[in-house]
Amino acid sequence: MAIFYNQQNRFIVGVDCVIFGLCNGRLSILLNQRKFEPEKGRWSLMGGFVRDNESVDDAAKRVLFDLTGLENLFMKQVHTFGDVDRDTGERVISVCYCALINVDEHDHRRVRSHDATWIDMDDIAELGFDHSEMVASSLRMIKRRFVSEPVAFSLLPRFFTLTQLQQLYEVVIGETMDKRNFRKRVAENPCIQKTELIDKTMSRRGAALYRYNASLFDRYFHL
Amino acid sequence: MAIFYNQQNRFIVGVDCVIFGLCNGRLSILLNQRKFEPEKGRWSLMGGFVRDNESVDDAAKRVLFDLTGLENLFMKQVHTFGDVDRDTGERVISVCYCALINVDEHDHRRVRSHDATWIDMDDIAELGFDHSEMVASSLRMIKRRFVSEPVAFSLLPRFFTLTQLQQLYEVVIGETMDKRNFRKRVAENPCIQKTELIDKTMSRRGAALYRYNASLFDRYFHL
DNA sequence: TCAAAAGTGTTCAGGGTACACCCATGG
DNA sequence: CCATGGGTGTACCCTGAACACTTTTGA
Repeated sequence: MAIFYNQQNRFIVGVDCVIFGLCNGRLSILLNQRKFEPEKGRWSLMGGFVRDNESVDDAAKRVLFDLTGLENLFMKQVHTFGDVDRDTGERVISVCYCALINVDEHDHRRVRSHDATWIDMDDIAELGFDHSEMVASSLRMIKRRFVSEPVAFSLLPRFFTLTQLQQLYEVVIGETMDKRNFRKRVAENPCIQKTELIDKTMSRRGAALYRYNASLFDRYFHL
Repeated sequence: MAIFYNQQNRFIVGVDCVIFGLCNGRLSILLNQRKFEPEKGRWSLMGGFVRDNESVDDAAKRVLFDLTGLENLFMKQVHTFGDVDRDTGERVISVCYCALINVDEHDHRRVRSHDATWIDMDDIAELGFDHSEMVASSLRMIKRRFVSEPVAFSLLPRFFTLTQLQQLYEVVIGETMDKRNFRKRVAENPCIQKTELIDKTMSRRGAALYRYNASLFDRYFHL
Protein backbone atom coordinates (compact mmCIF):
# COMPACT_ATOMS: atom_id res chain seq x y z
CA MET A 1 0.00 0.00 0.00
CA ALA A 2 1.33 3.42 -0.90
CA ILE A 3 2.31 5.87 1.80
CA PHE A 4 0.20 9.01 1.68
CA TYR A 5 0.04 10.27 5.23
CA ASN A 6 3.62 9.64 6.20
CA GLN A 7 4.06 12.55 8.50
CA GLN A 8 1.12 11.70 10.74
CA ASN A 9 1.29 10.50 14.32
CA ARG A 10 0.41 6.91 14.93
CA PHE A 11 -1.38 5.42 17.91
CA ILE A 12 -2.00 2.13 19.57
CA VAL A 13 -5.67 1.30 19.16
CA GLY A 14 -7.38 -1.06 21.54
CA VAL A 15 -10.76 -2.67 21.88
CA ASP A 16 -12.53 -3.22 25.18
CA CYS A 17 -15.55 -5.48 25.45
CA VAL A 18 -18.38 -5.13 27.89
CA ILE A 19 -19.77 -8.65 27.83
CA PHE A 20 -23.21 -8.97 29.35
CA GLY A 21 -24.69 -12.24 30.45
CA LEU A 22 -27.47 -13.46 32.67
CA CYS A 23 -26.08 -15.29 35.72
CA ASN A 24 -28.80 -16.93 37.78
CA GLY A 25 -31.24 -14.19 36.98
CA ARG A 26 -28.84 -11.30 37.52
CA LEU A 27 -27.36 -9.12 34.82
CA SER A 28 -23.61 -9.63 34.98
CA ILE A 29 -20.51 -8.78 33.01
CA LEU A 30 -17.27 -10.64 32.41
CA LEU A 31 -14.29 -9.04 34.11
CA ASN A 32 -10.77 -10.14 34.74
CA GLN A 33 -7.96 -9.07 36.95
CA ARG A 34 -5.13 -7.60 34.94
CA LYS A 35 -2.12 -9.87 34.84
CA PHE A 36 0.40 -7.22 33.83
CA GLU A 37 1.23 -3.59 34.41
CA PRO A 38 -0.10 -0.98 34.35
CA GLU A 39 -2.85 -1.43 36.92
CA LYS A 40 -1.92 -5.06 37.48
CA GLY A 41 -4.44 -6.81 39.72
CA ARG A 42 -7.19 -4.27 39.08
CA TRP A 43 -10.54 -5.47 37.72
CA SER A 44 -10.90 -4.55 34.11
CA LEU A 45 -12.82 -5.27 30.95
CA MET A 46 -11.70 -7.87 28.48
CA GLY A 47 -9.63 -6.10 25.90
CA GLY A 48 -6.97 -6.39 23.26
CA PHE A 49 -5.18 -4.44 20.59
CA VAL A 50 -6.04 -3.95 16.97
CA ARG A 51 -3.59 -5.64 14.61
CA ASP A 52 -2.53 -4.90 11.08
CA ASN A 53 -4.78 -6.44 8.48
CA GLU A 54 -7.63 -6.67 10.95
CA SER A 55 -10.55 -4.27 11.14
CA VAL A 56 -11.45 -2.77 14.49
CA ASP A 57 -14.68 -4.77 14.49
CA ASP A 58 -12.74 -7.95 13.82
CA ALA A 59 -10.40 -7.21 16.69
CA ALA A 60 -13.40 -7.02 19.02
CA LYS A 61 -14.77 -10.27 17.64
CA ARG A 62 -11.40 -11.90 18.14
CA VAL A 63 -11.22 -10.84 21.78
CA LEU A 64 -14.69 -12.15 22.36
CA PHE A 65 -14.01 -15.43 20.59
CA ASP A 66 -10.77 -16.03 22.47
CA LEU A 67 -12.60 -15.56 25.70
CA THR A 68 -15.88 -17.34 25.11
CA GLY A 69 -15.50 -19.46 22.00
CA LEU A 70 -18.58 -17.74 20.60
CA GLU A 71 -19.01 -16.15 17.20
CA ASN A 72 -21.77 -14.30 15.42
CA LEU A 73 -23.12 -12.69 18.52
CA PHE A 74 -25.01 -9.55 19.21
CA MET A 75 -22.13 -7.12 19.35
CA LYS A 76 -22.23 -3.38 18.87
CA GLN A 77 -19.74 -0.59 18.95
CA VAL A 78 -20.52 1.72 21.84
CA HIS A 79 -18.07 4.60 21.88
CA THR A 80 -14.44 5.45 21.32
CA PHE A 81 -12.42 6.70 24.24
CA GLY A 82 -9.59 8.91 23.15
CA ASP A 83 -8.36 11.01 26.05
CA VAL A 84 -4.61 11.45 26.08
CA ASP A 85 -4.11 10.06 29.57
CA ARG A 86 -6.89 7.51 29.71
CA ASP A 87 -4.43 4.62 29.87
CA THR A 88 -2.07 4.96 32.80
CA GLY A 89 0.59 3.10 30.85
CA GLU A 90 1.00 4.54 27.42
CA ARG A 91 -1.42 6.36 25.16
CA VAL A 92 -4.05 3.97 23.81
CA ILE A 93 -7.16 4.97 21.92
CA SER A 94 -9.78 2.41 22.77
CA VAL A 95 -12.97 1.46 21.01
CA CYS A 96 -15.57 0.05 23.37
CA TYR A 97 -17.90 -2.73 22.25
CA CYS A 98 -20.69 -4.41 24.06
CA ALA A 99 -21.82 -7.97 23.57
CA LEU A 100 -24.74 -10.00 24.83
CA ILE A 101 -24.19 -13.69 25.34
CA ASN A 102 -26.13 -16.61 26.62
CA VAL A 103 -24.17 -17.74 29.64
CA ASP A 104 -25.13 -21.38 29.19
CA GLU A 105 -23.64 -21.64 25.75
CA HIS A 106 -20.18 -20.20 26.20
CA ASP A 107 -17.03 -22.15 26.82
CA HIS A 108 -16.40 -22.08 30.57
CA ARG A 109 -12.92 -23.50 30.23
CA ARG A 110 -11.83 -20.61 28.06
CA VAL A 111 -13.24 -18.11 30.47
CA ARG A 112 -11.48 -19.71 33.42
CA SER A 113 -8.20 -19.92 31.57
CA HIS A 114 -8.35 -16.14 31.15
CA ASP A 115 -9.05 -15.68 34.85
CA ALA A 116 -12.29 -14.01 33.91
CA THR A 117 -15.30 -13.98 36.20
CA TRP A 118 -18.94 -13.06 35.93
CA ILE A 119 -19.68 -10.17 38.24
CA ASP A 120 -23.16 -9.00 39.08
CA MET A 121 -23.77 -5.49 37.71
CA ASP A 122 -24.73 -4.34 41.18
CA ASP A 123 -21.50 -5.61 42.70
CA ILE A 124 -19.08 -3.97 40.30
CA ALA A 125 -16.56 -1.92 42.17
CA GLU A 126 -14.54 0.84 40.62
CA LEU A 127 -12.73 -0.48 37.54
CA GLY A 128 -9.36 0.50 36.19
CA PHE A 129 -8.82 3.19 33.53
CA ASP A 130 -12.07 4.59 32.18
CA HIS A 131 -13.72 1.20 32.19
CA SER A 132 -16.47 2.25 34.56
CA GLU A 133 -17.54 4.82 32.04
CA MET A 134 -17.48 2.17 29.32
CA VAL A 135 -19.76 -0.04 31.37
CA ALA A 136 -22.13 2.85 32.00
CA SER A 137 -22.28 3.75 28.29
CA SER A 138 -22.87 0.14 27.34
CA LEU A 139 -25.65 -0.24 29.83
CA ARG A 140 -27.36 2.87 28.52
CA MET A 141 -27.12 1.49 25.01
CA ILE A 142 -28.57 -1.87 26.02
CA LYS A 143 -31.44 -0.25 27.87
CA ARG A 144 -32.25 1.93 24.92
CA ARG A 145 -32.18 -0.92 22.44
CA PHE A 146 -33.98 -3.32 24.72
CA VAL A 147 -37.31 -1.64 24.24
CA SER A 148 -37.11 -1.20 20.48
CA GLU A 149 -35.10 -4.16 19.22
CA PRO A 150 -35.19 -7.91 19.85
CA VAL A 151 -32.08 -7.82 21.97
CA ALA A 152 -33.28 -9.84 24.93
CA PHE A 153 -33.15 -13.16 23.14
CA SER A 154 -29.36 -12.99 22.80
CA LEU A 155 -29.16 -13.35 26.56
CA LEU A 156 -31.58 -16.24 26.87
CA PRO A 157 -31.31 -19.89 25.96
CA ARG A 158 -32.97 -21.04 22.76
CA PHE A 159 -36.09 -22.04 24.67
CA PHE A 160 -37.30 -19.85 27.47
CA THR A 161 -40.37 -19.25 29.59
CA LEU A 162 -42.27 -15.99 29.65
CA THR A 163 -41.35 -15.59 33.29
CA GLN A 164 -37.68 -15.73 32.34
CA LEU A 165 -38.24 -13.19 29.60
CA GLN A 166 -40.07 -10.85 31.90
CA GLN A 167 -37.47 -11.12 34.64
CA LEU A 168 -34.81 -10.27 32.10
CA TYR A 169 -36.67 -7.14 31.04
CA GLU A 170 -37.16 -6.16 34.66
CA VAL A 171 -33.50 -6.62 35.43
CA VAL A 172 -32.32 -4.60 32.44
CA ILE A 173 -34.89 -1.84 32.47
CA GLY A 174 -34.64 -1.68 36.22
CA GLU A 175 -38.31 -1.72 37.14
CA THR A 176 -40.94 -4.34 37.72
CA MET A 177 -43.72 -4.90 35.22
CA ASP A 178 -47.24 -6.17 35.34
CA LYS A 179 -47.40 -9.80 34.31
CA ARG A 180 -50.60 -9.52 32.32
CA ASN A 181 -49.56 -6.41 30.44
CA PHE A 182 -46.22 -8.00 29.68
CA ARG A 183 -47.79 -11.17 28.29
CA LYS A 184 -50.24 -9.17 26.26
CA ARG A 185 -47.38 -7.43 24.51
CA VAL A 186 -45.59 -10.71 23.96
CA ALA A 187 -48.70 -12.19 22.40
CA GLU A 188 -48.77 -9.37 19.86
CA ASN A 189 -45.26 -10.21 18.68
CA PRO A 190 -45.41 -12.98 16.08
CA CYS A 191 -41.67 -13.64 16.37
CA ILE A 192 -42.09 -15.00 19.88
CA GLN A 193 -43.52 -18.44 19.30
CA LYS A 194 -44.97 -20.84 21.80
CA THR A 195 -43.68 -24.39 21.52
CA GLU A 196 -45.10 -27.69 22.73
CA LEU A 197 -42.29 -27.98 25.24
CA ILE A 198 -42.85 -27.56 28.95
CA ASP A 199 -40.31 -26.49 31.49
CA LYS A 200 -40.90 -28.14 34.84
CA THR A 201 -37.78 -27.00 36.65
CA MET A 202 -39.30 -23.87 38.09
CA SER A 203 -42.76 -24.96 39.07
CA ARG A 204 -44.85 -28.04 39.69
CA ARG A 205 -47.34 -26.97 37.12
CA GLY A 206 -44.76 -26.35 34.40
CA ALA A 207 -44.41 -23.37 32.09
CA ALA A 208 -44.68 -23.26 28.31
CA LEU A 209 -41.38 -22.77 26.54
CA TYR A 210 -41.15 -20.16 23.82
CA ARG A 211 -38.58 -19.45 21.18
CA TYR A 212 -37.68 -16.41 19.19
CA ASN A 213 -37.97 -16.67 15.44
CA ALA A 214 -35.73 -13.92 14.11
CA SER A 215 -36.55 -14.68 10.50
CA LEU A 216 -40.03 -13.25 10.98
CA PHE A 217 -38.72 -9.96 12.29
CA ASP A 218 -38.19 -8.18 8.98
CA ARG A 219 -41.49 -9.41 7.72
CA TYR A 220 -43.49 -7.94 10.57
CA PHE A 221 -41.58 -4.94 11.76
CA HIS A 222 -39.89 -3.47 8.72
CA LEU A 223 -42.56 -4.24 6.16
CA MET B 1 5.50 8.38 29.74
CA ALA B 2 6.73 4.84 30.16
CA ILE B 3 6.51 2.33 27.34
CA PHE B 4 4.31 -0.60 28.24
CA TYR B 5 2.85 -1.79 24.96
CA ASN B 6 5.96 -1.51 22.86
CA GLN B 7 5.32 -4.38 20.54
CA GLN B 8 1.88 -3.22 19.44
CA ASN B 9 0.93 -2.00 15.99
CA ARG B 10 0.27 1.68 15.63
CA PHE B 11 -2.26 3.39 13.43
CA ILE B 12 -3.07 6.76 11.99
CA VAL B 13 -6.29 7.94 13.61
CA GLY B 14 -8.45 10.51 11.89
CA VAL B 15 -11.59 12.45 12.67
CA ASP B 16 -14.31 13.23 10.15
CA CYS B 17 -17.00 15.77 10.87
CA VAL B 18 -20.51 15.75 9.53
CA ILE B 19 -21.44 19.40 9.99
CA PHE B 20 -25.15 20.08 9.70
CA GLY B 21 -26.58 23.49 9.09
CA LEU B 22 -29.82 25.01 7.90
CA CYS B 23 -29.35 26.73 4.54
CA ASN B 24 -32.43 28.68 3.49
CA GLY B 25 -34.72 26.17 5.08
CA ARG B 26 -32.93 23.07 3.82
CA LEU B 27 -30.86 20.71 5.94
CA SER B 28 -27.34 20.84 4.51
CA ILE B 29 -23.86 19.66 5.35
CA LEU B 30 -20.45 21.17 4.80
CA LEU B 31 -18.38 19.32 2.22
CA ASN B 32 -15.19 20.07 0.43
CA GLN B 33 -13.41 18.76 -2.59
CA ARG B 34 -10.23 16.98 -1.63
CA LYS B 35 -7.15 18.94 -2.60
CA PHE B 36 -4.70 16.04 -2.45
CA GLU B 37 -4.49 12.36 -3.17
CA PRO B 38 -5.98 9.90 -2.62
CA GLU B 39 -9.37 10.66 -4.13
CA LYS B 40 -8.33 14.19 -5.04
CA GLY B 41 -11.28 16.19 -6.34
CA ARG B 42 -13.88 13.95 -4.76
CA TRP B 43 -16.45 15.45 -2.38
CA SER B 44 -15.65 14.50 1.17
CA LEU B 45 -16.31 15.37 4.77
CA MET B 46 -14.18 17.80 6.67
CA GLY B 47 -11.54 15.80 8.44
CA GLY B 48 -8.15 15.79 10.04
CA PHE B 49 -5.76 13.62 11.98
CA VAL B 50 -5.39 13.16 15.69
CA ARG B 51 -2.16 14.57 17.07
CA ASP B 52 -0.03 13.67 20.04
CA ASN B 53 -1.12 15.38 23.24
CA GLU B 54 -4.59 15.92 21.86
CA SER B 55 -7.64 13.83 22.70
CA VAL B 56 -9.75 12.48 19.87
CA ASP B 57 -12.58 14.79 20.92
CA ASP B 58 -10.22 17.75 20.84
CA ALA B 59 -9.07 16.83 17.35
CA ALA B 60 -12.66 16.98 16.19
CA LYS B 61 -13.17 20.33 17.89
CA ARG B 62 -10.01 21.62 16.25
CA VAL B 63 -11.18 20.60 12.80
CA LEU B 64 -14.51 22.27 13.39
CA PHE B 65 -12.94 25.42 14.75
CA ASP B 66 -10.48 25.72 11.88
CA LEU B 67 -13.33 25.51 9.47
CA THR B 68 -16.03 27.59 11.10
CA GLY B 69 -14.42 29.61 13.86
CA LEU B 70 -17.01 28.19 16.24
CA GLU B 71 -16.42 26.60 19.62
CA ASN B 72 -18.60 24.98 22.27
CA LEU B 73 -21.07 23.59 19.83
CA PHE B 74 -23.38 20.68 19.87
CA MET B 75 -20.97 17.96 18.82
CA LYS B 76 -21.26 14.23 19.37
CA GLN B 77 -19.23 11.22 18.50
CA VAL B 78 -21.15 9.04 16.09
CA HIS B 79 -19.14 5.94 15.28
CA THR B 80 -15.64 4.72 14.60
CA PHE B 81 -14.85 3.31 11.18
CA GLY B 82 -12.04 0.83 11.30
CA ASP B 83 -12.07 -1.33 8.19
CA VAL B 84 -8.62 -2.13 6.91
CA ASP B 85 -9.19 -0.75 3.44
CA ARG B 86 -11.60 2.04 4.19
CA ASP B 87 -9.07 4.68 3.16
CA THR B 88 -7.87 4.14 -0.38
CA GLY B 89 -4.54 5.69 0.53
CA GLU B 90 -3.14 4.19 3.64
CA ARG B 91 -4.82 2.58 6.61
CA VAL B 92 -6.59 5.19 8.74
CA ILE B 93 -8.98 4.48 11.57
CA SER B 94 -11.47 7.30 11.61
CA VAL B 95 -13.77 8.55 14.32
CA CYS B 96 -16.86 10.25 12.94
CA TYR B 97 -18.40 13.22 14.73
CA CYS B 98 -21.46 15.19 13.93
CA ALA B 99 -22.00 18.84 14.70
CA LEU B 100 -24.95 21.18 14.46
CA ILE B 101 -24.23 24.79 13.71
CA ASN B 102 -26.21 27.90 13.09
CA VAL B 103 -25.25 28.88 9.58
CA ASP B 104 -25.66 32.60 10.26
CA GLU B 105 -23.08 32.64 13.01
CA HIS B 106 -20.14 30.88 11.45
CA ASP B 107 -17.20 32.51 9.78
CA HIS B 108 -17.87 32.42 6.04
CA ARG B 109 -14.35 33.50 5.15
CA ARG B 110 -12.88 30.47 6.89
CA VAL B 111 -15.27 28.16 5.12
CA ARG B 112 -14.45 29.64 1.74
CA SER B 113 -10.74 29.47 2.38
CA HIS B 114 -11.13 25.72 2.90
CA ASP B 115 -13.06 25.41 -0.36
CA ALA B 116 -15.94 24.05 1.65
CA THR B 117 -19.54 24.36 0.50
CA TRP B 118 -22.94 23.81 1.99
CA ILE B 119 -24.69 21.05 0.11
CA ASP B 120 -28.36 20.24 0.52
CA MET B 121 -28.81 16.79 2.08
CA ASP B 122 -31.00 15.79 -0.84
CA ASP B 123 -28.35 16.74 -3.38
CA ILE B 124 -25.44 14.84 -1.91
CA ALA B 125 -23.90 12.58 -4.49
CA GLU B 126 -21.78 9.58 -3.63
CA LEU B 127 -18.94 10.68 -1.38
CA GLY B 128 -15.39 9.34 -1.21
CA PHE B 129 -14.27 6.58 1.17
CA ASP B 130 -17.01 5.48 3.56
CA HIS B 131 -18.22 9.04 4.04
CA SER B 132 -21.69 8.31 2.75
CA GLU B 133 -22.09 5.82 5.54
CA MET B 134 -20.87 8.42 8.02
CA VAL B 135 -23.48 10.87 6.82
CA ALA B 136 -26.20 8.25 7.07
CA SER B 137 -25.19 7.32 10.63
CA SER B 138 -25.05 10.94 11.65
CA LEU B 139 -28.46 11.65 10.24
CA ARG B 140 -29.94 8.71 12.12
CA MET B 141 -28.39 10.00 15.32
CA ILE B 142 -29.76 13.49 14.78
CA LYS B 143 -33.23 12.22 14.05
CA ARG B 144 -33.22 10.07 17.12
CA ARG B 145 -32.04 12.86 19.38
CA PHE B 146 -34.26 15.47 17.80
CA VAL B 147 -37.39 14.12 19.41
CA SER B 148 -35.98 13.63 22.90
CA GLU B 149 -33.38 16.35 23.32
CA PRO B 150 -33.30 20.09 22.70
CA VAL B 151 -31.09 19.72 19.65
CA ALA B 152 -33.02 21.88 17.23
CA PHE B 153 -31.95 25.15 18.80
CA SER B 154 -28.31 24.57 17.85
CA LEU B 155 -29.35 24.97 14.23
CA LEU B 156 -31.45 28.10 14.69
CA PRO B 157 -30.52 31.69 15.39
CA ARG B 158 -30.88 32.96 18.92
CA PHE B 159 -34.33 34.30 18.15
CA PHE B 160 -36.63 32.30 15.95
CA THR B 161 -40.29 32.05 15.03
CA LEU B 162 -42.39 28.99 15.68
CA THR B 163 -42.82 28.56 11.96
CA GLN B 164 -39.05 28.31 11.61
CA LEU B 165 -38.88 25.80 14.44
CA GLN B 166 -41.64 23.69 12.95
CA GLN B 167 -40.09 23.72 9.48
CA LEU B 168 -36.83 22.56 10.99
CA TYR B 169 -38.52 19.64 12.68
CA GLU B 170 -40.29 18.75 9.47
CA VAL B 171 -37.08 18.86 7.49
CA VAL B 172 -35.17 16.69 9.94
CA ILE B 173 -37.88 14.20 10.85
CA GLY B 174 -38.94 14.07 7.23
CA GLU B 175 -42.69 14.51 7.62
CA THR B 176 -45.07 17.39 7.92
CA MET B 177 -46.75 18.21 11.20
CA ASP B 178 -49.98 19.82 12.25
CA LYS B 179 -49.41 23.45 13.20
CA ARG B 180 -51.75 23.49 16.17
CA ASN B 181 -50.45 20.28 17.64
CA PHE B 182 -46.92 21.48 17.20
CA ARG B 183 -47.60 24.77 18.95
CA LYS B 184 -49.42 23.00 21.74
CA ARG B 185 -46.31 20.97 22.47
CA VAL B 186 -44.12 24.04 22.31
CA ALA B 187 -46.37 25.83 24.78
CA GLU B 188 -45.87 23.00 27.25
CA ASN B 189 -42.10 23.43 27.15
CA PRO B 190 -41.06 26.15 29.59
CA CYS B 191 -37.60 26.41 28.03
CA ILE B 192 -39.06 27.88 24.85
CA GLN B 193 -39.85 31.43 25.80
CA LYS B 194 -41.81 33.98 23.88
CA THR B 195 -40.14 37.39 23.63
CA GLU B 196 -41.54 40.83 22.88
CA LEU B 197 -39.72 40.85 19.57
CA ILE B 198 -41.53 40.56 16.28
CA ASP B 199 -40.13 39.26 13.03
CA LYS B 200 -41.65 41.01 10.05
CA THR B 201 -39.46 39.57 7.33
CA MET B 202 -41.70 36.65 6.56
CA SER B 203 -45.16 38.12 6.79
CA ARG B 204 -47.00 41.40 6.85
CA ARG B 205 -48.55 40.60 10.17
CA GLY B 206 -45.27 39.65 11.85
CA ALA B 207 -44.48 36.61 13.95
CA ALA B 208 -43.47 36.47 17.59
CA LEU B 209 -39.83 35.60 18.15
CA TYR B 210 -38.97 32.95 20.71
CA ARG B 211 -35.75 31.94 22.33
CA TYR B 212 -34.54 28.80 23.98
CA ASN B 213 -33.52 29.03 27.60
CA ALA B 214 -31.25 26.05 28.16
CA SER B 215 -30.73 26.87 31.81
CA LEU B 216 -34.29 25.79 32.55
CA PHE B 217 -33.83 22.40 30.97
CA ASP B 218 -32.38 20.55 33.94
CA ARG B 219 -34.93 22.11 36.22
CA TYR B 220 -37.90 20.86 34.24
CA PHE B 221 -36.80 17.69 32.55
CA HIS B 222 -34.31 16.01 34.84
CA LEU B 223 -35.81 16.95 38.19
C1' DT C 1 -54.08 -30.47 50.90
C1' DC C 2 -51.23 -26.81 50.27
C1' DA C 3 -47.46 -24.16 48.54
C1' DA C 4 -45.60 -22.09 44.50
C1' DA C 5 -45.49 -20.61 40.06
C1' DA C 6 -48.42 -20.27 35.62
C1' DG C 7 -51.87 -18.31 33.33
C1' DT C 8 -55.78 -15.12 32.09
C1' DG C 9 -59.53 -9.77 30.79
C1' DT C 10 -61.41 -5.60 31.68
C1' DT C 11 -61.56 -0.85 32.90
C1' DC C 12 -59.92 3.84 32.77
C1' DA C 13 -57.26 7.95 31.90
C1' DG C 14 -54.13 10.72 29.32
C1' DG C 15 -51.69 11.71 25.23
C1' DG C 16 -51.58 12.05 20.52
C1' DT C 17 -53.93 12.98 16.22
C1' DA C 18 -57.20 14.99 13.14
C1' DC C 19 -59.36 18.98 11.76
C1' DA C 20 -60.98 24.70 9.94
C1' DC C 21 -61.37 29.25 10.69
C1' DC C 22 -60.21 34.23 12.05
C1' DC C 23 -56.39 37.82 12.51
C1' DA C 24 -53.21 41.44 11.29
C1' DT C 25 -50.94 44.08 7.97
C1' DG C 26 -48.37 46.02 3.82
C1' DG C 27 -48.82 46.86 -0.65
C1' DC D 1 -59.32 45.16 -0.22
C1' DC D 2 -56.90 41.23 -0.66
C1' DA D 3 -53.10 38.13 -0.44
C1' DT D 4 -50.06 36.10 2.79
C1' DG D 5 -48.43 33.98 6.66
C1' DG D 6 -49.66 34.04 12.00
C1' DG D 7 -52.34 32.37 15.42
C1' DT D 8 -56.01 29.60 18.01
C1' DG D 9 -59.62 24.87 20.56
C1' DT D 10 -62.12 20.76 20.49
C1' DA D 11 -63.50 15.95 19.76
C1' DC D 12 -62.12 11.35 19.34
C1' DC D 13 -59.37 7.22 19.55
C1' DC D 14 -56.10 4.33 20.97
C1' DT D 15 -52.34 2.93 23.64
C1' DG D 16 -50.49 2.07 28.15
C1' DA D 17 -51.36 1.34 33.18
C1' DA D 18 -53.78 -0.52 36.99
C1' DC D 19 -55.79 -4.35 39.00
C1' DA D 20 -57.10 -10.13 41.40
C1' DC D 21 -58.30 -14.47 40.91
C1' DT D 22 -58.12 -19.44 39.05
C1' DT D 23 -55.25 -23.47 37.56
C1' DT D 24 -51.99 -27.13 37.98
C1' DT D 25 -49.38 -30.50 40.32
C1' DG D 26 -45.44 -32.50 43.15
C1' DA D 27 -44.34 -33.20 47.68
